[in-house]
Amino acid sequence: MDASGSKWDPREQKNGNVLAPNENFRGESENVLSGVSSSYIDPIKLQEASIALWLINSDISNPQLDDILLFAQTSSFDTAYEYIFNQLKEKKSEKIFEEIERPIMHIVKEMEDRGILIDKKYFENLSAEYHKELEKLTAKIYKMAGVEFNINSPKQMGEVLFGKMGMKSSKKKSATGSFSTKVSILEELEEANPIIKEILAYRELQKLLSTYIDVIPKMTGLDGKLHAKFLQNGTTTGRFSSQDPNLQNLPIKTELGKRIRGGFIAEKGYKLCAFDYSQIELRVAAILSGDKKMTQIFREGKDIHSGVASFVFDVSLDKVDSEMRRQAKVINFGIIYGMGVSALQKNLVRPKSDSDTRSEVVTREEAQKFYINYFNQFSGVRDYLEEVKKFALKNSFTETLFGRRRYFPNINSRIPFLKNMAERTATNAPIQGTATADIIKLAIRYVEEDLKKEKLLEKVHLVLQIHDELVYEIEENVLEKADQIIKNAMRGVLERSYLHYKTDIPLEVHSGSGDNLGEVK
DNA sequence: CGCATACGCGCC
DNA sequence: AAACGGCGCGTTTGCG
Repeated sequence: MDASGSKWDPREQKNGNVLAPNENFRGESENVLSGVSSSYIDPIKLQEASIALWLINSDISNPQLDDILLFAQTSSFDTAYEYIFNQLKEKKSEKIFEEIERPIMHIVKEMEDRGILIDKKYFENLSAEYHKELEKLTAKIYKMAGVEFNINSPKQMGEVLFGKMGMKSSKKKSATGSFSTKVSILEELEEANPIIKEILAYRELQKLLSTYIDVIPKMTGLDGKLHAKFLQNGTTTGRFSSQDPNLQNLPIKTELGKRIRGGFIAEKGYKLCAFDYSQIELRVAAILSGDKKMTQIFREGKDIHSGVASFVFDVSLDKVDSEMRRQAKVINFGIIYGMGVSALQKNLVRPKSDSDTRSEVVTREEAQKFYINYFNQFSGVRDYLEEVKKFALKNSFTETLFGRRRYFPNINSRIPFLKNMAERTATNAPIQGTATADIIKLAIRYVEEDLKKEKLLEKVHLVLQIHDELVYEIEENVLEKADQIIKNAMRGVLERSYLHYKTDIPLEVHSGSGDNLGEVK
């Protein structure tokens, strides 16, 4: 057994003082609010009130005591508690609380308390290696630019590239009078000047070092483990958020970034095991919309992007090439995000030629045609999105499959930008919320229930939650058994839930394990 | 000096 | 000018 029972809890809040469920804490010792009675507040009840308030108004993420009292217009926590739970009932959100949020509160706490083991030596070595490379790149960039400047300053970078070196940007200056130097802009200039390649390499290393490699090892507790916070009420859609540090954005796309994951290791005798829902948002879009073709693709176990491409481009599945699949993928994601034609056009790129790695954008007409064709093929999706928008315009909120609400006060605004934004977020909320809030949170609940039945709670521990993915630390000798239990629980969420929801679209789950996070996928 | 903002970028 | 949803966090910059 470890000594974590008595370990110091380094967690703290940004806004206000969190009343972490801490045995030693007594509410009377400090209180920032004047005139507030100083009696003891049960940390669990406080957390319940925080979650309940957020369910009532998800724009108030992770509310603290002062937010709770302000909302209830009282100085008494007990009064506020009662008021908030009455409101919860009035807003028809008590089911979400009782069935989804309340049952996982203790699991989230255990996940934070357990933390995840860090290989500090690994991070040290990685740091040395990347800093060395960063130094080389710095010297190279200074030499090629003919001037020393702060490469970390976008402003100075813009002046050097587009001023001194006379490069031409496809974009005009921003409102603040500076050129954008983001990656997508720099990539257009990659062959115009060899310095761009070095700058891009510099950017990547600088990001990895300053956000992860040089920071994470310093954040470990006395137990040598990292205790990031996972806020189950941290987002407007119902998702978790993670902070101090954010463990939901660990690099995975590039090789240099992915290596960071090697520093997150399993305890002795354990493996780290990742379980992720495959394409869960698109499956949910198919479920919610009931679209015939999209349902068919999933029911037949086909790749969704290829399947969509075969309908949109009107070719058989085996005639779908990688380019068609790529374009279908763009629009599939666009659907989830409420994308319009112009956004689609911006994202629909294709290679200029086989020998040329650059890409060019499609014309607006092409994007428009593609857009219309997509919605003609998947008319169920089109009609569903239209229905959600109509509902939001009428009621000023939307609901997930399980009834989780999000409100849109700007949905009837006369300011086009605000109205359009509200419409996009309104169509996205039920999909994102059902998939990566309701379903994954129910999965957390049911996995634990099943592990308990099998007396495995001491051998299997949730350590990370990354939206459509759960990472458990599992004792090696029960790996196979736990793997099956967890997968089955995750797959069966919809039927098992209080909705007893039946669908012929399977919720696929993939898993992988290893001695560190780099090995689990 | 601390703080807010702009910009940029990591993930799902 | 404006760009598709949801996050957290780094550095720079300008301000009080």
